[in-house]
Amino acid sequence: MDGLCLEGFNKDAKEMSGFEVQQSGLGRRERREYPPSLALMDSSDPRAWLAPVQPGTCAPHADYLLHSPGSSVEGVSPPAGHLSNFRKNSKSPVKVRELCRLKGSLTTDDGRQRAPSSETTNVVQKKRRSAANARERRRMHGLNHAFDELRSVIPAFDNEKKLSKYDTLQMAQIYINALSDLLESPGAKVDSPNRSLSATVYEGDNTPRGSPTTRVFPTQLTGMPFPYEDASFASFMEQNMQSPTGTLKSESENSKDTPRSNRSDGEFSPHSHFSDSDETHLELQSEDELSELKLPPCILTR
DNA sequence: TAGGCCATCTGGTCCT
DNA sequence: AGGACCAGATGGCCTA
Repeated sequence: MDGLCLEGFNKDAKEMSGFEVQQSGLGRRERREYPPSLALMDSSDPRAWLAPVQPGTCAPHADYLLHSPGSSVEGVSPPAGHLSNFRKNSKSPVKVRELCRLKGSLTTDDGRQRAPSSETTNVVQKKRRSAANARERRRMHGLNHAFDELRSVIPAFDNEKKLSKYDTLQMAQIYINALSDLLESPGAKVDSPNRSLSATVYEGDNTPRGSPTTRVFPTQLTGMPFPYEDASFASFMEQNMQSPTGTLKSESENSKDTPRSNRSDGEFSPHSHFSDSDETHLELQSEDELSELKLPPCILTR
């Protein structure tokens, strides 16, 4: 019995770490695998762009998932130092053995059905709940891991402070827009479809003047190339990130702008019944508003 | 101390 | 039936 359950458990852990299936909604219903070189070109469905996580990409995380509370093998703690948000005071860690007992609780040792009493029904319900909690915990850990990976590929500031989830999504959106504009801009060329980006830029401002130079600058923190002067993307983001949390833009700076919600989830915003993307669209709909944002030309052309 | 952010629990819904 | 996904509730931690 334990063997069976552990097998299921290990399968879950592998799925979460991306070793066998893609960690996405697509992976659940339709499992496709692409060679890494084709991962971004195989389908018009963006979900299909998700390449399988390379084995070893984040061993500590896979390790963490294997040892996370609720899915942990008895007596094993998560790796020290990884995932700082790991709760040391996790309320109700569910042991693998408990999950196994849960599955087997309505069958006798020889596999026959056992008539459930009200007491065993309660116990079973509790254990089902515990199992569901453990699954939910693992799911959220997977989601957080995805956020960590996203944080690692977008340019960050020098702040030691980790970007919030909301800020991470906003940064990613801006960064993607900037990169796609670079790709569309005249003279832009792509060295490799997946990894590095190179574009023709001009000295000083963005006005064509003299001979164009092709340069790729590593960003300060992430190693992700960005074809602007070293810190200019970070400063551009810093200037233009409309972070209502103030983590990327100070409160005083925010106060100069139109009043916004001080909540990162957008609640109480004038357009709170719209999705974030709808709100963004509404906020940026006029050219006047766009020009007020001091965006570089590549963004303003959108 | 209030507010922001987060992890976790929980019940509901949908899908396989 | 079981699992994934979602959103609301709750409580802890951290910072201004």
